[in-house]
Amino acid sequence: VPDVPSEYVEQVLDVVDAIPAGRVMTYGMVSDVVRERTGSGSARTVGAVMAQYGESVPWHRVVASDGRLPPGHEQEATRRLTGEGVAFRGVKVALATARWWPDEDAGT
DNA sequence: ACTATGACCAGCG
DNA sequence: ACGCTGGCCATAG
Repeated sequence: VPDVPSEYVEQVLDVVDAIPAGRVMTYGMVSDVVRERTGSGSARTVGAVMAQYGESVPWHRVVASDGRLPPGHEQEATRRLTGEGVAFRGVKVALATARWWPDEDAGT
């Protein structure tokens, strides 16, 4: 971990850290939320940040837009998500039920 | 300043 | 469902 992460990195980690157990967000969704706050970034950039600093947050709760898990960490991610009760459809996460958006915290 | 490289994504065949 | 293409934008050399 670098001495002083850029503001962007902090924002990304902050959003990921807020994802509740048993739910997931896609890189694109995280990107959108962070973009609202910092005005910059993209899904791809979020992926780059996760690859570097993901170890400090629940990285397994961030998946690709089609439910695929992060390359090289499929096994570990599947194990953790399954343990949290996330539903799968084959090797992919069942996004229809697991997808989470920060607004859900506000009310139902 | 420029080029190359990604834990991405939507569109198209 | 699968592979390719073009767009995306911060990082690294």
